[in-house]
Amino acid sequence: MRTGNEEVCRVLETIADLLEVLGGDDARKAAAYRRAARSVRALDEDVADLHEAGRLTEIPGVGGALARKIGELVETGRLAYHERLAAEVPPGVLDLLRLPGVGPRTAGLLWRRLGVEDLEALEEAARSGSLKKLPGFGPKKEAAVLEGLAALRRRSGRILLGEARPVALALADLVSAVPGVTAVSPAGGVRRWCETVESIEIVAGVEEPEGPRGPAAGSGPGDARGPDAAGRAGGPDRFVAAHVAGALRDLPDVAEVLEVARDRVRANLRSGAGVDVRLVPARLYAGALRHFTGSREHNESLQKRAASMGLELGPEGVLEKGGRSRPARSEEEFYSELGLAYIPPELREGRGEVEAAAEGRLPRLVELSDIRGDLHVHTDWSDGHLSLEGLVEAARARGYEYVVVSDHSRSLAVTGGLDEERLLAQKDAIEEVNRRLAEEGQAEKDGAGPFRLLAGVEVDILPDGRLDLPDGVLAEMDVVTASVHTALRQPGERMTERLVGAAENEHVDVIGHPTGRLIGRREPSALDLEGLFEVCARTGTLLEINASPERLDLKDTDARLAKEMGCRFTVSTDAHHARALGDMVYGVATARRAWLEPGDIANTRSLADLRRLLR
DNA sequence: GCCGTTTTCGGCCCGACTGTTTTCAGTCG
Repeated sequence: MRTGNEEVCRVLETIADLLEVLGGDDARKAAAYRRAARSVRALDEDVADLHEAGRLTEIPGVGGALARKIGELVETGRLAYHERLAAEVPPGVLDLLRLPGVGPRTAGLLWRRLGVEDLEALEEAARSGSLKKLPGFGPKKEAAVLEGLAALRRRSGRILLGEARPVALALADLVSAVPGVTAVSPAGGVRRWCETVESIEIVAGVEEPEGPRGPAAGSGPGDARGPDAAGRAGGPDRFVAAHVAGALRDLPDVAEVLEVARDRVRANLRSGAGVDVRLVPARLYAGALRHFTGSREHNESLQKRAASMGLELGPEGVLEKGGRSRPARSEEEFYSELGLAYIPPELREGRGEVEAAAEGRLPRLVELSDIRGDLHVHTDWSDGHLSLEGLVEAARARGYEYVVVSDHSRSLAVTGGLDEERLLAQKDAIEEVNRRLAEEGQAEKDGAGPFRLLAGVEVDILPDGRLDLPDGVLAEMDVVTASVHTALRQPGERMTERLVGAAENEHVDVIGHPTGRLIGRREPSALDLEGLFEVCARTGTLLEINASPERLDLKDTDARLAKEMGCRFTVSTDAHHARALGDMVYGVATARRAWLEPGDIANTRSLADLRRLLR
């Protein structure tokens, strides 16, 4: 299997970390590795294809030496230089970097001066007081380390949806190729689009065995019966396998598929997450998929509902009456038998959806196809990798009618943020692109409506609450998103004032990634969210649901509360390269989990309607 | 380690915050 772009990025970044942990070397060398990793991540082409074509050095930040190393990685799946460096540092030292406030230099210091080789040793050092004696350390850092360790423990074992979902889909693909498999789907948290999941679950339906041979029953935990016992105990009504690996091994052609699946999981998941593949007789597929999709709370609600109707929910997820099972042919049929409207997976959390389905007041959830444009995208005018023209091409390929160019403002110097002058120059450039698009459109007389770039900006909300650009300039822009990027740890009162102040500014249309969280890595800012929602509902300022799977900010439950308080939303990707425009699915899923309908979301509107709303 | 040229080496997207210092190093965005 060829080494993918993401794997190359990870190795380059690890090398950068190792170089800095080891110290001594020029820090700029590490920076060069990081820069190359960023470039590779922004690529739309396969790095392996570029290598074959001898075009690796066309990647910004990749010269001769890095091209050779990437080539070695792509061809052999390993990199000797990486392995040499890794051998010099205990593997647990890199884990220290997962703590906020601990960078590679600190990790190196902890290791060399205190002999700290992993997170446990660091905790020991903090508790024993030896940490404080290190130069540059004091009581506050000691407390921060302990808090960081506690936070890490709280979320250990969970994987980001953005990481889990692609792997789940690839696994489902593999399983679907197994002879006899009639249907496959991810289940569990992945199917509900939970922001993080504990494990990846796949449910597959298999043609039922003829006679005593064929797919054997499973023997994993949860189903200790052997094949014969299963046959006698319940025959076709029982799971082929409640725990999957066992049954998979027994099916013809499956061992090989499983091996590939394991490889794929190993290559793509940073943490050792559990993967469950569940094979069930084809006729029980719908019931099993339903059973393994809903949260415990959702399934308990269904159980109660069934009981109130004199029905029982059997262990296979089918309804039973008087011991007679009635397997549903589809999930729709299952819910219908309970007198319920079909409940989409994203709502199956036990948050009132069963009651709503019974009363016919489930929302008409927003869908990806409702989205007509992306309102938050970066270009190479600041820290994005897309040119204006490249953005147009990528957005049209997704069927969008418009996209808002919203680069950073000047105070975010690291991103090359735009000052007043450059922002207005960019606006001219955007108008030029639009003029050309209009001419082309007329020349081609194509049926598709005209595509438009809109001129926007992601203006920074400064630590003192002021905006990073004067009102006069903001008034010139089509869409103004205001976001916090610095001093995210101010006290809640101060943070709330900053955001409320921005929401009250008449030129601000959207509050970008309102809480500033990075899932699993950075806690949301201390913030009076309800206070902010009140102001947004009153002023009509839109709240962003940032679709990046690392943010999903606002998150589902917060967005649902905001909707109840009368707020409207945008769902946007914050993309910095073309591929990230595809993150829209995660934003839409989060909006669905928040019970949002198309009317709640500004970028489901036509351009004319959007302009009316913003005015 | 890259890049651009000054064609063979010197500069490399910047600035603020934090906790620790009393002049700064590291982290972060």
